[in-house]
Amino acid sequence: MTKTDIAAVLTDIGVLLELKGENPFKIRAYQSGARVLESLAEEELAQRIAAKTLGEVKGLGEALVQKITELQQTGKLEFYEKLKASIPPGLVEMMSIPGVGPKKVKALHDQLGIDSIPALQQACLEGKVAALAGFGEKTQDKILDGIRNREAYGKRHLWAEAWEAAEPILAGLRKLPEVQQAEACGSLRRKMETVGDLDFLVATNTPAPVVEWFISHSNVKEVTAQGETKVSIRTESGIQADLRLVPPEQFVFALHHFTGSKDHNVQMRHRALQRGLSMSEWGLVPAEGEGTAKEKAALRGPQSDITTEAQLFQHLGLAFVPPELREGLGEIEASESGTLPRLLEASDIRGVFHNHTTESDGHNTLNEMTAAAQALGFDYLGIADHSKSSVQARGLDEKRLTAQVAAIRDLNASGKFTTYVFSGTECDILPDGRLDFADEMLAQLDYVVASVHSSFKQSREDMTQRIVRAIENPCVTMLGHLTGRLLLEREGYAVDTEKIIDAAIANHVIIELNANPYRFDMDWRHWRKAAEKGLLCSINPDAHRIGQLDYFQLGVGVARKGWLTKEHVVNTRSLSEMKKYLADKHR
DNA sequence: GCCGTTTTCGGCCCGACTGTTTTCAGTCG
Repeated sequence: MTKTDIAAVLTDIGVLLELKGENPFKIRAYQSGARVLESLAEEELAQRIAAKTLGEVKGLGEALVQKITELQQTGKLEFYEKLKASIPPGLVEMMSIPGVGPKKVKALHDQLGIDSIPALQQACLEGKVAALAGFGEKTQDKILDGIRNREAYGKRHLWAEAWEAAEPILAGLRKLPEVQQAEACGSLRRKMETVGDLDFLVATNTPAPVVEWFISHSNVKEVTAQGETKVSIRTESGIQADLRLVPPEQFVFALHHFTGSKDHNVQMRHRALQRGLSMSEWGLVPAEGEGTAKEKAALRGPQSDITTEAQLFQHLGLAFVPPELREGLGEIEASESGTLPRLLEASDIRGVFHNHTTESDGHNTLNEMTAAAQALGFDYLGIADHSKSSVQARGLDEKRLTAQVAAIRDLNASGKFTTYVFSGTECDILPDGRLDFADEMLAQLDYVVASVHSSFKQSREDMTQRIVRAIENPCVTMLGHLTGRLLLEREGYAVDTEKIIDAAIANHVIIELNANPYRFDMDWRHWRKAAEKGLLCSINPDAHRIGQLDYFQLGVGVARKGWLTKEHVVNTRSLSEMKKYLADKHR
């Protein structure tokens, strides 16, 4: 079993223990064990198990080490199998209903014998649920509503879609005279590839009119919670949005708190406690003594010495951690030791490869794409239309591609644009790993993006071998969308990412970070280690129309999440450096 | 179940809101 599989089992055990009504701290131990495991390298896990040093990892004690070892060596865990068998599978599913947690599920199961969502719906309709102690009419109605809208409410949203919904709300909040500062927090600010709900934060001394504006916003379908410091709504499109209102002097603490992630916050609070401080959205206050952090923050008055996130980190002996890195994956350690990377910026990008024109399935011509690239200030633009096997995308054959090479050469010679155009191809990797064009054809091009567009169902081994074979072809410059995933729509094909990364490094092949918001592929979670090993990244918009060239900005956000710096990304290089790189590579 | 310059027991991050209670448990983030 891989570490990801094992971590999934540990997480599942946590859920099942919750349903059993187990000690919450034991549950947390499984959850944090899963997280810790995910953060280990695959080889490190195997090495530590072999050397019996897994227990030295913080968060993994005797019991977890035993269970992880059993899973890694046998692929099974008796404890887990027994636990699973003792709990009806429908109970876990019931927890996906908003407002229904482990305690309510347990009560419903123990007292009414309910073990599935349909049974729960039936019991609600018969009024049996409202009659239970601790339940009532409102709870029953909320459960029914939650079941009816389960799909829409449980859905995550692409980052780009979430931003589209958030942007006008944020702009509206910032225009209100009562609002001193406003920010969108949460996974949106951390640039996660998908976003569950929107978290807005405002600094204000007069919350009432701000709340009024927020709940009367034209897109609001219903108000799901309303208090003095927090309001929740659901928009017409089904996105949930929370608004938090805090006094201006607490804005920075709340900003950090609601940006998260949860893991990052847990580590930060732990660090604060080591320094005798209690940290919350209300402030940073001495941990000892009576009263909550909120009360102490109020007693102490405005904490004017901390007004920015940088100062907040500094107060805990840390350098500022950019929001994209706050995932609890080692950013605090790096911040403490002064080894945080200087992250890539959108302004570092000098040009983009992997773009399509009307020759294949793009919507704009070569001229239009080049004009748009010039308008964006790019020094160069790479054209990479599909190859002949991608019939559905009107892929180019040798004749049309040769004509395109000539057209691009003429365009560059014409002096019509200051943006230089590189001619390339997005060449299909055939099922056996050969490329769609012969080497003689590929040698006519400035560069080659190799991508998989067919036979997605191959085994992990076959797919890995197929891609490695393509990488070993000296004509290949970079690998396109590594897994072929479409976020929230289609899982990527099975592939051994670490092997692909190693092969790419060994053969001096770049891996693209496809910046299409449905792809963001290769996933940000792989980039940090891959780049440390020497992998070069290219941020590619995969633009099929001029407006999509702008996707490179989304790609920069993802690259930042992957700890990438300017040096790790090939298309931060100048035109002359880029020409030299391609010439050297394909000499 | 994990952890320890509070070290082998007794803690474990913290707060808001809702609904059902009448002082709080459950859920959520």
